Amino acid sequence: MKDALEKIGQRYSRQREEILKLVLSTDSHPTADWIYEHAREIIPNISLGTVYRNLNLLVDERKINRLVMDDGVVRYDGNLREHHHFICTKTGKIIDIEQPLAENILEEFRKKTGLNASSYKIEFYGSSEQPTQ
Amino acid sequence: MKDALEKIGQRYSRQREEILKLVLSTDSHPTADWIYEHAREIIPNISLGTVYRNLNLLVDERKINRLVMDDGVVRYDGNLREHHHFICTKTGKIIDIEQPLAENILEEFRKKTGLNASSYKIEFYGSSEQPTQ
DNA sequence: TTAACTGCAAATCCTTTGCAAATCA
DNA sequence: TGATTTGCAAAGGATTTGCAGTTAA
Repeated sequence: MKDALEKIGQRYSRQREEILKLVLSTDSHPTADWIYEHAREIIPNISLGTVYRNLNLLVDERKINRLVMDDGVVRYDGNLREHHHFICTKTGKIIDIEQPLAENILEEFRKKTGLNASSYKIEFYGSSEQPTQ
Repeated sequence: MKDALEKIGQRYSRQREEILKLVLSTDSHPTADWIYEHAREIIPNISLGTVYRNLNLLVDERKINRLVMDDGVVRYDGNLREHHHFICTKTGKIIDIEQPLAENILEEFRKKTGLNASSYKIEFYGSSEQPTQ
């Protein structure tokens, strides 16, 4: 498994490997605290500081993404493919949307505003629950 | 001016009026601290707690909007018209974009994903500075 | 061997809260 | 007058940091 990890940081650490594995293992967009609690099941004396330091490093080296939600909660996302998010307004659940949408929006933006946007982000909100029938 | 304010909260307060005026007076998407510093120029003994309490009230009563930026900084926006944001990746400056863009994106979203989104948010990123000529 | 990394605890930053005093209605 | 709002200071929650010990290379 050490070999499957491309080089991250200056050298290998078990803590870093475990933290990355955890973020990659789920599509639940976990918080630092969730990652800490789960990492502790495998490395019981891992510290929260180490979790934060490694999450920052993994974000800096673009192995994972940091999301800041509208409620201020910070979450981490192991899905590096380009995608949008659907945020359920009832449960807070975040669903990855990998379908391409509004494909020429950057061009439309530049044309209409004259500003030079190079990237964009779209979030959708609504209820993911089916109405009772 | 007391009359120009629709009813906000249970009763009038000078602190609340000043805080709302400040947020409405600028398109700079100020932080709580900026609002505090500027409110102090008019009401020198206003407290930061009062600023936070009133900003929360104004957001709850939909007189202003709260923005949470990707760097975690919380900002306030007095522009209640529907608009997008362009965030300059060099200066951090946030520019309101009032042009309609991707107008049928919700329909496209529902059609492609089957999920029932009722709203969405788009942010654009890039440099707002002109290349030197 | 030694620089990177860790655990721990303290520090920091931003925001909220409890309380007694002030104030709007 | 009485309930809302305030100023102040303390508390809270999330994240960062300093440091001495540990570990990968």
